[in-house]
Amino acid sequence: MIDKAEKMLASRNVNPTPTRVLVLSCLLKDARAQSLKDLEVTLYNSDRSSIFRTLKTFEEFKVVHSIEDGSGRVKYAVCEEGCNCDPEDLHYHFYCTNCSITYCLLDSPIPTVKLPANFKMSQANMVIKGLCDKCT
Amino acid sequence: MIDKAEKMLASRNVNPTPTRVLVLSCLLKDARAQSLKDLEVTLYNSDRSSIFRTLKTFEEFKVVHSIEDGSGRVKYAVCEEGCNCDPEDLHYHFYCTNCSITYCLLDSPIPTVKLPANFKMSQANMVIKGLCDKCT
DNA sequence: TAACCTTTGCAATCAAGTTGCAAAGGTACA
DNA sequence: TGTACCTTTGCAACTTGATTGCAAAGGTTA
Ligand SMILES: [Mn+2]
Ligand SMILES: [Mn+2]
Ligand SMILES: [Zn+2]
Ligand SMILES: [Zn+2]
Repeated sequence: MIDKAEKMLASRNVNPTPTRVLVLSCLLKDARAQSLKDLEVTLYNSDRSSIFRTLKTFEEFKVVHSIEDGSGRVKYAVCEEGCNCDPEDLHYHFYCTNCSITYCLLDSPIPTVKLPANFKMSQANMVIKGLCDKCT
Repeated sequence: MIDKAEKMLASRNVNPTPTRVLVLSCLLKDARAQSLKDLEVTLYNSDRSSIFRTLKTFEEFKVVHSIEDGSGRVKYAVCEEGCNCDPEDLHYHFYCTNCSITYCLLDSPIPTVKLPANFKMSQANMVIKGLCDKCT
């Protein structure tokens, strides 16, 4: 995972500092989207603000995308190869109201929604809520 | 608006106290979704916590629905007649990243998304972001 | 009037996110 | 090797939206 993380950072032109490699490895390790708090717990040797700034950097360089799932904690998930976070790269997310896990539904790209005249879409945050397979 | 508010509260079995009628009138008056802070400013004679609890009550009784638009402030908009906030009653929302206004796209019901096996949907929060007509 | 339930105002608290600042690391070059 | 310079990190403080405990105010009923 360390290896994959380093390669990914290189391909996105992000300086691969130890903290960054750790955070990205952590995100790569688990399929689920993780919050700042989640990462803080796992990477207890790193400071919250460092992880926070790392995530901001990752977002800026399209290493990860963020999901506002309504839990009160923004979650982060690794972007797919070639993702540019443009509308055509986006997908739905699923938030389990029981276990609070947020999943990327990579097989469900978001559709084109008809907007009122002169409205321009540039991003989206699509979250479906309910119970996941483990909680049904 | 006061009249409409009172009728709506009656139809949803919510005790029409002065504060509640005021809050609902305020929400009915403007098409845009409003945050607790927005309402606090308009209804400067009412206390924040009273407005807050009013909104919670409204949500519980399907008088309003809430939208997490990623602005850090939950917005509230009046439910349509007959709305039960079930998946088939939901619609997309549009958040303008320039003026921070959130619009209900009432003409855009949300589609059925294919979920992984044994995932059950019960709610959704779908937000499209970009520039509204005034900000384009 | 007394008992009782609901609603409201006020102050305090919580939690997530964010920032200023100085120390630590690294690199380039005289 | 020493110094200037830029980046990254840790720590502590702060900001802000949301939420809650509690007592006072309103209303209803017996
Ligand atoms: Mn995702
Ligand atoms: Mn709406
Ligand atoms: Zn679950
Ligand atoms: Zn706008």
